[in-house]
Amino acid sequence: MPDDTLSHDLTPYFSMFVEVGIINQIGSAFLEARLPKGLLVSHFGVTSHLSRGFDGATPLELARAFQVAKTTMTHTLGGLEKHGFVELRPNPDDGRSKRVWLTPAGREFRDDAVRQLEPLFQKIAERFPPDQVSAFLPGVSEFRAVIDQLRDEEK
Amino acid sequence: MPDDTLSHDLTPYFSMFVEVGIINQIGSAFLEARLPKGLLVSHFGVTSHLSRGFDGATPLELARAFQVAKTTMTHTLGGLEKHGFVELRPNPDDGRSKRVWLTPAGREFRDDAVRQLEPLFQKIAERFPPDQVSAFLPGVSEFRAVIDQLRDEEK
DNA sequence: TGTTTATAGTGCGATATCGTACTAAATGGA
DNA sequence: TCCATTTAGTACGATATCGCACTATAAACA
Repeated sequence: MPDDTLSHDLTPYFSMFVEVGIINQIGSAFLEARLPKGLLVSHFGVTSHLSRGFDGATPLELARAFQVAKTTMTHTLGGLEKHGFVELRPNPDDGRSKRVWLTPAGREFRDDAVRQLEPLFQKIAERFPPDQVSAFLPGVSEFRAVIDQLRDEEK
Repeated sequence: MPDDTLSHDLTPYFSMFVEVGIINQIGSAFLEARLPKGLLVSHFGVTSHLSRGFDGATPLELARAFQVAKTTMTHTLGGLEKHGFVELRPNPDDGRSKRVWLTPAGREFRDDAVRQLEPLFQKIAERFPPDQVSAFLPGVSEFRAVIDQLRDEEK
């Protein structure tokens, strides 16, 4: 009997998803409390993603990156546009599509938010140093990559 | 200069929260796709929590456990009650409060959902074995505990 | 004991997110 | 080239979540 037909103890997956759910809630609350009124984690997430080498991404690419419905991304981008943080221009490669570009104001919004978080992260660092996070981060990333792949396969 | 005044590289925290956000989205989608129509991750989360030794918790305790607003928990419990999955009874120890009790139907809903997830988790196990999750899970839990504590201290 | 303050739960309005359905453009095949 | 199918984005309605305000009860305390 080959290894991969052995039954596994699946409880670690349950525990992992539970922990992740709580960390996500806490992290979102931390961030949102430090954003200007009316701006949300989703807005920060998009500007941050664009600023990290994905400027000019399409709305659909952004929706996939964050694993949200494309209608949700339309809504989020609308908010960012209203604040002047992104510009949507036609996609020259595809008439159905658009490309999202970060404005200077958008970059500033993102950088400000990062700065606002730093004191909190310093506090975390006193109790849970960053290299301890670095120790398990590759594993967590790999896990994310695997389930990301599986999700795509589920169509 | 003592260690804890040294400046740290905080990027692992950012990366961690980003990964956690995506894992949470994917995990929620996985679960929700396997729940009966009209029932959500929040409903599963509460029944699962109750069944794991917290039966009789108060709504506020549940809101804190999941880090959601107490009005959100009121809403979630309303849905569970409508489906007959929980019962809310007065809290004999506190006239302002209630206690939430899982019904047999609620326990079955939870167990069914777990069963529906098993094939998927087996698939994950083929590509990312559970003991690899177990390897970093304690670190992740500890991280969660630390930020949980910090959140409480933020008032 | 009476009064002030804090806490548990809910009603309500605002909005973020999602699923469905639609339009327009691209793609693939006859 | 024409038509069927797929894909990108959006409009719309449903609902999950949140913040604020309110009521009832408990706790603190003069």
